[in-house]
Amino acid sequence: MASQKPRLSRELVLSAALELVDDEGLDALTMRRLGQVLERDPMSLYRYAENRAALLDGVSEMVLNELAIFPADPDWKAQLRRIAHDLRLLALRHPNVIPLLVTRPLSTPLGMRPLGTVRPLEQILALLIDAGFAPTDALHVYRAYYGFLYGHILNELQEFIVDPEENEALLRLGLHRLPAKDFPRLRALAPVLADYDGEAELDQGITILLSGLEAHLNRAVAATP
Amino acid sequence: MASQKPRLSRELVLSAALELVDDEGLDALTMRRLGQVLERDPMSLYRYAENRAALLDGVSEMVLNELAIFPADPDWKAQLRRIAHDLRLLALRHPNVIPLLVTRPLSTPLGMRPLGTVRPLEQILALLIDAGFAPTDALHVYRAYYGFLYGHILNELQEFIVDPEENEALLRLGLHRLPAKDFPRLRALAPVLADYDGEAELDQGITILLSGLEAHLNRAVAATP
DNA sequence: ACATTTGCTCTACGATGTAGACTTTACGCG
DNA sequence: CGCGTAAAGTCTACATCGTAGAGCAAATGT
Repeated sequence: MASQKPRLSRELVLSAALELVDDEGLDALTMRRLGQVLERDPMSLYRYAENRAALLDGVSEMVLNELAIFPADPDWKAQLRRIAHDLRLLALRHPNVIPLLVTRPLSTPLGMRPLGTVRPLEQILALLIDAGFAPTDALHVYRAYYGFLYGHILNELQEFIVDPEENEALLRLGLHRLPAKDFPRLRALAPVLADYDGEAELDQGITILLSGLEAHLNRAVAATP
Repeated sequence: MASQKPRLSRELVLSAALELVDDEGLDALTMRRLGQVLERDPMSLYRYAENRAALLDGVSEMVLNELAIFPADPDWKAQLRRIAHDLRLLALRHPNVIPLLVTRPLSTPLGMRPLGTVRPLEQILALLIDAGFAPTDALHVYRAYYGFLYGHILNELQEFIVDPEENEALLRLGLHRLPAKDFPRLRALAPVLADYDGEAELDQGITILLSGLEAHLNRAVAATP
């Protein structure tokens, strides 16, 4: 017990919160529990986050900050591909935070979100606009890209919730509970479901998406000589 | 006050719950509040849902049941397109339920989800397999399709959270709060952000996706004569 | 050395989910 | 009809949660 209460700070609070969420899930993040982890009175936390909701926002912001984006990269396709893989890894590293990432924007207007969660949007717009997309098109491209990415991540995370101890596919996914009569195809696909390769699937999807987008770009450039 | 306490039932409870969520958001759905709406003691609800989590599951199941799927339709592309638009409308009708739809599967193994929420998966697999896709490919197609769909819905819902009274784009989205220095492109795109046409965007995306998938199908069929 | 800001704690309150024992109502069968 | 059993609904109670408000302690500026 060397630590003699080393003065709190926003970063300290948030990273303790993140650790708690990573280790024990979202529900474990209560003011009291977090206070206990930091060996402080729960009330002290309110210096660093207005309320619990703000704390959650802080956690998602902190996680999103792990994502590096280089808007100046001239090779926008490579950059988008790399970001996609990075975001995927980030999701696998912090699966319990994903619900926050996906859910909180639904109840917060763009302009009121923590800046850190809006920055990726701005940076990707910059990347695309610098690459030659008209601003409006850049926005459409961003939407297609992020939509696909988030969709993929949600898909993939749904398959890693059960402990990997169990390696019978039917059991691991709990598929044996489904009435065989009503869900024949699903049950038949158990083995395929079980060895889902998220990375490969993401990469293929990105390839298709990027080639589609590039075609779009070339068409646009050709139209405005 | 004609209603003389007409005997509870699961459907009654769930639809009251759904109404509450639609009208006042997820947080308004507490056992006590729901009991009050139904003019019953909160404890009576436990006859029809094991706990609050199960009640949430029931609500998402009920919402997903509004989605009609015809797995026997020979025109699988038309069917997938229609489902996509239907799901979008469903999301706009029940925006407060979407967090549930997206989030709960992340903490529930496939086989333990309410049957109603797994059925769409089974039915779309049926649709695709009957259309000629190999089961494994059907699964991949499903993932691409649903991933895209959910991604789009999340994207679109993020832009309807503010009251449509306000029609200055900068204000409506709260963009004026973003430092102009750090978010130039985003702010410049305010008007474009403001008149986002979700239906058109979805339809274009679906078109692209479907043509890609069809190409895939033709290739596969050609390979196995 | 003192005043003032800042960090932190204590106490308290209302709201929530739900366990367990109870009462009331509905229903089948003689 | 009546009566016993099961189902539906209620009551009370408790642990836990977020957070308001008043106060105490430590750091900081002058």
